[in-house]
Amino acid sequence: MTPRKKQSSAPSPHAVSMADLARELGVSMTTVSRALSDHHSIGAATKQRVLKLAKKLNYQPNHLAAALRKGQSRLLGVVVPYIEGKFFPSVIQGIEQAASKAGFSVIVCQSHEDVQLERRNVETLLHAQVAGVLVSLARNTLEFHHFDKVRERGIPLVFFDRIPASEFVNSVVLDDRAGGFAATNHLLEQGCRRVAHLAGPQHLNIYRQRQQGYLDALAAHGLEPQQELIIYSDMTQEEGAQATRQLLTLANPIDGIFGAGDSVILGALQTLKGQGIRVPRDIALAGFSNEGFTAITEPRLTSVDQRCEEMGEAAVRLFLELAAAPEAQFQQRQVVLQPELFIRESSLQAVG
Amino acid sequence: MTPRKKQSSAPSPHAVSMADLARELGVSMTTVSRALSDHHSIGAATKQRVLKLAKKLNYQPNHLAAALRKGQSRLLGVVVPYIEGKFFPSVIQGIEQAASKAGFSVIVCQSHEDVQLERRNVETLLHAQVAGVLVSLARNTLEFHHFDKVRERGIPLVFFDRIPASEFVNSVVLDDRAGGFAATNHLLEQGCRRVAHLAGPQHLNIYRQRQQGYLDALAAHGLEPQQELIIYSDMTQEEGAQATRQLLTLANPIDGIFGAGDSVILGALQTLKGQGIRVPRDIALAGFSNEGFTAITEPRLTSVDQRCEEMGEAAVRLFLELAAAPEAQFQQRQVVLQPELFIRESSLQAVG
DNA sequence: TTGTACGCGTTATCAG
DNA sequence: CTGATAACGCGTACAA
Repeated sequence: MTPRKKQSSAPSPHAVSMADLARELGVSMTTVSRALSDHHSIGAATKQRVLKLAKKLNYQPNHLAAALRKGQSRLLGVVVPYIEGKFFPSVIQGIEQAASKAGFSVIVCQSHEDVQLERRNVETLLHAQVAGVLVSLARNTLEFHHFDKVRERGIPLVFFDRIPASEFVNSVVLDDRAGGFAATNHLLEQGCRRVAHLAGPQHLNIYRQRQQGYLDALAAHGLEPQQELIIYSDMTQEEGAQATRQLLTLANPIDGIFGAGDSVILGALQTLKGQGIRVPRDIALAGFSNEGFTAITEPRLTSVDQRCEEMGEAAVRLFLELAAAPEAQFQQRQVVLQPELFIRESSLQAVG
Repeated sequence: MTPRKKQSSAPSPHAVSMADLARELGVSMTTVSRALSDHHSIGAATKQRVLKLAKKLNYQPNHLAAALRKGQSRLLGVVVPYIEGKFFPSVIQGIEQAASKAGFSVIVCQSHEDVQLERRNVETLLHAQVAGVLVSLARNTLEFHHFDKVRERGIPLVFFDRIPASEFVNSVVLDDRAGGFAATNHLLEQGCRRVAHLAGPQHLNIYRQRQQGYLDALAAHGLEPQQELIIYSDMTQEEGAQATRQLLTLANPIDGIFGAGDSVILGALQTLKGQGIRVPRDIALAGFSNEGFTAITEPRLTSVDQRCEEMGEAAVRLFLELAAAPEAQFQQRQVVLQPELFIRESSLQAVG
């Protein structure tokens, strides 16, 4: 009815702005802004007055407005394939902590292993005006044009774990090759002579590297790699079971399996037990990811830990560096973390 | 060097705004705005021209500015205790899908079971100017003043799963009591006569309800509840093991255990197997949450499924209703979902 | 149907 | 050290 009528002292129901503080104190908005952002040229007394009133009126800064003005928000966008299991939640945990320390909030989107959704996620994040984008690729992402927009806008872009194949990007990865080596080497040191490998999709860097580590270990022990011992799949539990059945038909029997994931090894374990084959005595097992369930199975599963939290932290650190030096983002910068092998009963040959 | 010099036609490197489109087309910003938001009073021809140029110049709407203008963003804030395990990821999945359908993006924050962090999360979300807040409480949240600010700002607030004890709030919950009943009743029907209960912290609604369901089932079978059969803990695997050891010392032996969570039952299972007690023949087991690992253990664990995705969807629906009718948010509105019992070997008495 | 002008809450620039 | 003023990009009464 009387839209223009100035409410004298009753604060507007939603939100109290810098203007309100300024009016109340009889100073300018500039002064208020400076007091709140701890600018150097501000009287100590004035500053205190402002801060006090701000607390009293429960002033909440409108970050949207600040972001609009500065063309930069304090939001960090993260795109991951999924958040089930142990790996991604833990990485996100690392991201959140490091981001929070630097004053950033985190938005998480899931691509559900679908490029289409990944594309939309990137759009969403750009719409939200994020200050940076952290991505782990969907399984079927083979083309990367949807990330061009991010770069074009000058927004720092960091890939982690699953990174583009042959692109000039900034990234944080685990030394998957070293992990594959450690696991396979361990099996060989336990006395295995014919170790099979349940490999993942080879267009993903991580699975290529894990296989490479497997091959390295064989070579280090003077063994020839054999076609029939390497089985490719999407590494589900089901596929692990199937692959294992296939391996059991070989004339020359195997005595160890290194899987590029834990689920695939879980499938293997269940199949072996179902057939009365003893683990690790007959066939020893080692997986990758150190999932929670590796400590539940019987026997418990040996697995490679991926330093999840560290990866998240490293990704944020890299983002912060890129944000500080905008022109640096066209460089290729790669952080490599060292994995750690967790040895459990599935791979330990009884002593004596 | 020449900061004020107007670049004639070269678009500014970052972002192309409505003003750019308007200038290029020789129309006003209003027209552009209307064309883009599909306003009714806009010439079809003009609209096409605008849309075409927008696509050509790769115009990206600045949602921040829109949000600032309208005092409302299209962001939905979610606070959960953690994202490990199955439950919360699945709920979030449900939230994301429903939110996306309604044109909202989702920010997820973890409280890590810490009220302090939960408080900060709420602040963060308010700073991000979210349009709504969806919360599942931290384990040690006993006071709820940090949510007052949300209400004061007129932002829809929906609790799910772990909700405040005696507060007038809008919420989505599972019928935990029915779940507790179903699981316990099933054990009793399988022939158990002395069923113990591994209970959770009673200040959390969900665990109170599950215990209530346990008691209901006992009563339905004409059994008296007994103090010594109910053991309270935080329901970790470790505590499940410990509680089980304690139960095994009872003079009058038990023949079944219903746990308010799956981890606690996992601990029980391992302890029982370690002591050579057969499951389910000697003692039958049933848990709650239908975690992934319930299908891995030997025997596999009977458990109550929580309809995670549905819960997420329901929470978003409730949010949308509140957003549509702002005055309704002080009502108490509760959506209750029905659980489903997944029966596996841990509770099945061999026939004959 | 289209255009003008203002304000959302903040910060940067410049002048005092 | 402080204040006035102009943006940031968008939506919307109001006028044409």
